[in-house]
Amino acid sequence: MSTHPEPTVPKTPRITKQRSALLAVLQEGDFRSAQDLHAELSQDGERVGLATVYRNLAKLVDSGEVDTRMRPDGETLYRLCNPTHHHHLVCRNCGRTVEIRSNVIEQWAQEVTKAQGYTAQEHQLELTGLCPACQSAPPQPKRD
Amino acid sequence: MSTHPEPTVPKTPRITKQRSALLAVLQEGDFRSAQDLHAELSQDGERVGLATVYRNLAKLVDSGEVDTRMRPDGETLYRLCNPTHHHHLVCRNCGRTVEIRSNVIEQWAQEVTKAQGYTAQEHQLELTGLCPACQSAPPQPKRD
DNA sequence: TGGAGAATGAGAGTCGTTCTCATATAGTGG
DNA sequence: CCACTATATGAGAACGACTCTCATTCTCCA
Repeated sequence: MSTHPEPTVPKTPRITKQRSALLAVLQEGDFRSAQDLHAELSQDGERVGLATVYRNLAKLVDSGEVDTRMRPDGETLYRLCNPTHHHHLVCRNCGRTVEIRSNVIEQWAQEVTKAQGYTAQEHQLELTGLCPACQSAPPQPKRD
Repeated sequence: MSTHPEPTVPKTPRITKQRSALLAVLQEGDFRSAQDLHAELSQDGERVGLATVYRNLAKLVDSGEVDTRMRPDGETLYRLCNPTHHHHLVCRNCGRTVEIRSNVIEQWAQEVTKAQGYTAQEHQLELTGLCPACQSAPPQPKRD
């Protein structure tokens, strides 16, 4: 919308109660939606507007402190950036998640990208399947 | 919502002009949003409601005839199921896309999944980077 | 302590997607 | 070939996630 050379990050970022509260909730570690985070803040007695949650999350994502992932229904999930890059193996029935780390992928991604002349490579990979527990259970018609 | 034993797929699926038109447009092969598909249909002189496009896409996805992918902004893209599984390397500046095929990934995914006891493995991988043309150009546009 | 400008909150607005329901239509039995 | 019934459709309302606006509050620094 704006054609201004307006910097996304202001000159002097400020520490506010709201941002601290949001970061505190984020510390818990799971991937959660902005709406969920907002709900948790309210539950904790913190009065933080939804817009503020979104704004701060956007800034945190922008500065690389927070990671995002997307649910099949389009809702965005946020989580504090894990120090070590990894991927997820998610059970499509119950949602149970296993973290996957492999430099096989990292190297492969780097090579392939380079081979095409692309730089600044990033990638997002998600594995889905049925976890051991759900293989015997009936395939529930679920959301996600 | 309904507590009826109502099947998602009705007893007798019917072939309608609208569905045929949608399938025809889908034949073109690219990943496109429902809105785009609807626009193309209108442009072709086909009078198909937006809701109908969504409904038919949902059915096609359900029956496995159509594949989906998601843009960072949450919009869903649809495409006829490709016979050959592959991934994409997308320029995050101009959107230029290269198809990537590699059994390195396929095998790795299979192994990792199996090692965790998961079955029915699927995965989604997207590589992003800056294409050769955009590496010298200013990182202008956003919004994907 | 005072001031400048960043941050916030409440609510309106945007946009993709789904739902509702009256109407049109495909496919079947007569 | 026609009537009938369940399915499909269209238009618009509704919905949910997310963003924007703008008046007000608050942080930080001198």
